[in-house]
Amino acid sequence: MDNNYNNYEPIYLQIIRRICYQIFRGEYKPGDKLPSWIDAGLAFDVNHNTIARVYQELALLGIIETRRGEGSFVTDNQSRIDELHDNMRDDLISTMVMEMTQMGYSLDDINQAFSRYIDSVSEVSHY
Amino acid sequence: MDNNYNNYEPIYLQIIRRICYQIFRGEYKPGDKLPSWIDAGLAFDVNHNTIARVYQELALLGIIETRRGEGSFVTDNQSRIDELHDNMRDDLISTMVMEMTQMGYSLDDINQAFSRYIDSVSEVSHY
Amino acid sequence: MDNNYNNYEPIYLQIIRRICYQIFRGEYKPGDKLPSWIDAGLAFDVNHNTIARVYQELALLGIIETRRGEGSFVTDNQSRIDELHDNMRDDLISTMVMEMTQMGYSLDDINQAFSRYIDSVSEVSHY
Amino acid sequence: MDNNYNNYEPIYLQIIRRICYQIFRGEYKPGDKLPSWIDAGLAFDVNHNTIARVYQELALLGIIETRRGEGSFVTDNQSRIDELHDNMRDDLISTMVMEMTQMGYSLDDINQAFSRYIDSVSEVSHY
DNA sequence: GTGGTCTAGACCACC
DNA sequence: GTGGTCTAGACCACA
Repeated sequence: MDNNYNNYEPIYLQIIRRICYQIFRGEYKPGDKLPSWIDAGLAFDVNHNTIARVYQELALLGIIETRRGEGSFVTDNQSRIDELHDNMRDDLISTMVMEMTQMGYSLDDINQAFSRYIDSVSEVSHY
Repeated sequence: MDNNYNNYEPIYLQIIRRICYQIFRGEYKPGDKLPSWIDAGLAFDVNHNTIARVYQELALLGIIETRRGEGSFVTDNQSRIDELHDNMRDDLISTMVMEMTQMGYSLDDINQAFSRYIDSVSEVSHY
Repeated sequence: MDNNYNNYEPIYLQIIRRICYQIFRGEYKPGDKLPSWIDAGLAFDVNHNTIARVYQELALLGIIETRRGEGSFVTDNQSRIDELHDNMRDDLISTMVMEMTQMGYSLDDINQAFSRYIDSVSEVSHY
Repeated sequence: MDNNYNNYEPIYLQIIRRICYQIFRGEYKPGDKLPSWIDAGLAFDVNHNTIARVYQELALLGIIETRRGEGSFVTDNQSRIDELHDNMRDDLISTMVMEMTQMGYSLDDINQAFSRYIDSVSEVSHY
């Protein structure tokens, strides 16, 4: 696992996002048990208390459930996962568009810049 | 001016971005004098020391110049402004795409989601 | 049976209360045999060791008796049951009043709020 | 300040309630600055990190606002305070009634027991 | 000086 | 062995 953390954002938020993404990508499926605090701490190279906070917030988001003495588990509620997935996606897009609008770009400008970027990335991935 | 600051990002960074955007949008033109620390502090509803830090970082970015005893001025170097403008735009797009990729979306998915969003926003703005 | 447990209180305490209430309500009568650890574990959807602890504490309260090799039985001592019943009732009331007092409510306030609540519930139950 | 903590409930929850009650009682008024982590830690006789958690949850409840580098303040939103006050009061009452119902008491029984309790307390306070 | 994060380590309750 | 709380102390970013 790649444990390079961005300095401008608290580590626990970065870990939260990573775990969400793992769930979104299906690496953890509904009902799966997550690693214990200790194990996750080792895997993410942080103190177990940091994991405690991460799991607490993930439980608050409703994407995991935590059962005393048993462990933490991905929620069985697939629709909650999908909802979060969609929300995060939409947030990313709308935030980007909003920022670019405030920068002075028109929707057309944004569209073009985005298409150019997608094209350039697609090309690369063809090799 | 809307002075609601996001809690998860240092205020000074948020102000830096706002001022950059004002310059990008042409509200401040090359050579224009920026408000004093005091005035900007009032306008942004923050301590003037925070503005001091903001101006310092903006100077470091090369988008403003601070002259002792005179004040702070938008750089005359339009190409530097354009360069920053482009960098910020590209960062926004590439960050968004990278995040969505990690969420498990393919380039196609991203493209579609983006198009849908642009369409929905365009519609609204027609009324 | 409704097996949703409150996260802020140990499950075994919640089960203890439920079983006490069943006895108070007469669903289990003095002398009745309680389900085995295994069966109760299935019914309450918890590990049978948790039931073991529950029965142990209930025995300590004197509301059940556990006889090795035979099982657990509701006490024959009806007055002990009544005593517990009264104690729990009084605890509930006095705790509530104490908390509300600390919130700044006078006895009159509490009385009114309580009456309003009882009235609103009574109305509903008439339909 | 009385710093006897109940063993059956996490200290931070007990402190949360105490501070809420102080606000409800008007000891802290809207806009008032709360003590710093350090000072509150000394006052409540706990580590400052425990206070950090307390303030975080109070902020989440919307009853206080926390400003980086400045401090924590009681919300200006009096209606939010009132709302919480009412909710907590109603929760106390409805929980009590619900529990007593599950114990097998009728609404009438509850009403009588409550009246008796109020009467006994009122008498005492007359001396 | 304030809030915010993180660590290291301890102890406990629960399962 | 797991989650949950708490401590003590450190460092940083912010105002």
